[in-house]
Amino acid sequence: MPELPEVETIRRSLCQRILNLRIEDILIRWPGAVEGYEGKTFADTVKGLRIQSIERRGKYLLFTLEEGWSFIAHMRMTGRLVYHAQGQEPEKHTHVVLKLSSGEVHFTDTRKFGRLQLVRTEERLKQPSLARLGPEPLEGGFSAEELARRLAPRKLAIKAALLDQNLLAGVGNIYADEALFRAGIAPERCANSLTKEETEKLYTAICQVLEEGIAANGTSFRDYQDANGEKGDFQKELNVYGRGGEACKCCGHTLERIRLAGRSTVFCPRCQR
DNA sequence: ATCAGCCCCTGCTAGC
DNA sequence: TGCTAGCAGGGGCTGA
Repeated sequence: MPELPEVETIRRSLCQRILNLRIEDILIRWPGAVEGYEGKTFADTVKGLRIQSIERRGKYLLFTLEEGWSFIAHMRMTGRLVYHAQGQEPEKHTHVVLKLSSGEVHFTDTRKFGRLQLVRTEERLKQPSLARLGPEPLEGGFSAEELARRLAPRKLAIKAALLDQNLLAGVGNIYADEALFRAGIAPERCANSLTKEETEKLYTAICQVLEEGIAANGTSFRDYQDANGEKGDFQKELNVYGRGGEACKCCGHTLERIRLAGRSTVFCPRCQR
């Protein structure tokens, strides 16, 4: 389940491999994986174009191609973009193969939620999903004050608020649980009930877990791997995610697992208030 | 405007 | 052993 740190790790590993390479051919093995244009038009359009840059916005990857074209890629839960040497046999769930002037990139997604969208570069930020996105937590526009301002009108649970990509871009289930644990805030707390001090703690915790996640090349809980097929290391640092029923690393109390906003949520009822 | 709940998918696991 | 039901989850959509 790639969140901001995993998508950033994929971006960096892809940049090392495929920047400035030319797309010589594209093989669409499952048409549902591509959006924007019908399969043949999609393929004909991108054939021959160089990949000029790869940027990230929230959990989206933005590939800038030549001649004003772009890919918008989202991994959703089980999506992977992996670089291989030329002629690598696609896996069962490899839906798109980008054959490049050197090597190839396989877009593989077991649960078929991920998408590769072809858009005009000048249109890409106007796509509803991207246009609505909240601020990047690790960039200048975000601060404890901005977080407080955005939480103020919201009555939903703070955990649900953190998962809302329009409030804040890039945080998913793993890093939301971890940030709330570090901030000592119970996930069911109403978003607008946080004190100034708690909001500051939460802001710091969000930045910390994301930065540490990036430094560890992401969290490999089940499917995640980067463009080189490497797994991340942040799962070793997890305090709560996936640890329901186990002992809190801080106080020893049994970690509680509940369902919140349709997501499994783990927290320490003693450390988080 | 806000928010809960459903839906998309497949693989894994628990239970019979 | 072999089956099925339930669960996992990001984000778009719907309806309240």
